[in-house]
Amino acid sequence: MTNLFLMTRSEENYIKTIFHLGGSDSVPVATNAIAEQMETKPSSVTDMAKKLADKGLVHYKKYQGVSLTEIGIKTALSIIRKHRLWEVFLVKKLDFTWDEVHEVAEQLEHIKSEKLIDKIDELLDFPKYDPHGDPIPSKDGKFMVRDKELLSDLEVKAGGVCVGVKDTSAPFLKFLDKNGIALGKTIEVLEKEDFDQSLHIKIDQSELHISHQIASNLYVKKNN
Amino acid sequence: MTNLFLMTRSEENYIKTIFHLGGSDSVPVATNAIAEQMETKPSSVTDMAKKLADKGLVHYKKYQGVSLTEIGIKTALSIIRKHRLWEVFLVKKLDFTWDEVHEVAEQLEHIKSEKLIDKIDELLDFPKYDPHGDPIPSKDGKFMVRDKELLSDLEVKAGGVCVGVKDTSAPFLKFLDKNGIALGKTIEVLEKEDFDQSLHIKIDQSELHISHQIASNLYVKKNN
DNA sequence: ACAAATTTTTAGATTTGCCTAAATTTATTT
DNA sequence: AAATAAATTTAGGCAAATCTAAAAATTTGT
Repeated sequence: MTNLFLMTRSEENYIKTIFHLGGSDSVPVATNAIAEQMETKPSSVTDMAKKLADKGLVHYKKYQGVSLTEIGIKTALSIIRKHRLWEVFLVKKLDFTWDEVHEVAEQLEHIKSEKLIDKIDELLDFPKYDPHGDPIPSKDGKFMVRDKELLSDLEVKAGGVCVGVKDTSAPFLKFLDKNGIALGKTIEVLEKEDFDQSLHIKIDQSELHISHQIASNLYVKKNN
Repeated sequence: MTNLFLMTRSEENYIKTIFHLGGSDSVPVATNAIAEQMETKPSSVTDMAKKLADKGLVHYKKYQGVSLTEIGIKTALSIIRKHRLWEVFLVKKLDFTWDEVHEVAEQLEHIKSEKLIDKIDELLDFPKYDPHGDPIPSKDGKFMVRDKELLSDLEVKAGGVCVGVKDTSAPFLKFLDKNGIALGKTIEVLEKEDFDQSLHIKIDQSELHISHQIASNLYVKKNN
């Protein structure tokens, strides 16, 4: 019966991290993994795990890792919904670039006002995906997982539309910008280099050579 | 040389409160006054006063009250700027009513991103006043104090335009809404009741009887 | 001016969220 | 199946922001 409105920022960040590490599938997430992801110490994670368990947000048994309860999952989705809607807002309404949005959205996602986020949703015309191609959960926590695959997994001659990125770090996103790679662009694999798995691709009109590292962080939706 | 970006939410709230209580004019504000305004205890205020003094944001001498330094004033204005711009955003872009904005703006004012607030400012077309008629400081901390007076101070037959409210509480604002009183409306004093200082006023086309309590919380700009 | 009232500060706790270092449990090797 | 390694928890502490209760300074009233 935990009121989601009284969660601290720190609690919300833990819930979000556990969700992202897969703790929603009742597959528990390791203390160490959470600590690493959050750049904190395992002992701090243990402390928080106990607190969140008391509040009914996670399942926690000593030495067995942490997974989200149903309420925990709902909470996580609500935070992620806010994060991604704010990202869309920043890009669409305030002309932020997609490498600038994350840091600010990390703050905005903790603003407590149901009306606020619903109105932002409406202002943006109920977007389904954020600027990195990740799906935005609806108010009731549902979202579509779009079928997509890594560009690095396509065969030669295959192609599709760029629909998302795996790495969302600023350097990577800036690289993409600089090379004209963006969501919605059409990509075709012209050639794969066996030696280092680098790719020769066609993007819109121009051609480009990209490393495996790049290709394995780009999602495409294959055409038929 | 305090970096404004590393202020805690609590520190920002103290600075803002001291500003509103008049501590910018080197007239010190009493510990108790701050405590009452912030619904906290005087001893907590003392603690914070010391901390803010260490950071160079306030002048503080034991038993002598607190006033803002120049840096403190700049900080206060920057927070107030954010608060008021967010209020305009909520009303103009998200259809919040003027009694709903304060609580959410209290949260949004603490978001740390210079680019964000500048873009919001731009999106709103650089507004000069917030939804309650209070001036919005510019980026460099300047703002116009509009000349205005309390409706309760006007003589009979005098009139003007409603430009602001003193009390910004939700009940008061809802009362105004219900009675068709809003910023920009033309008001004329038809009659003053000596007994209880209540007023008979004309607002746009209709007539209305309001108590002194109401009139003394409404600002008007007298017409020449 | 001096006693009483008020205001303000100090001292000592509490809570949250984090830390380090040591102990414990679980997992991996050989 | 020990022994070793790795992961996790416990214990004890720290800083921020608050509180209560008691002490100290200031202000007020007569």
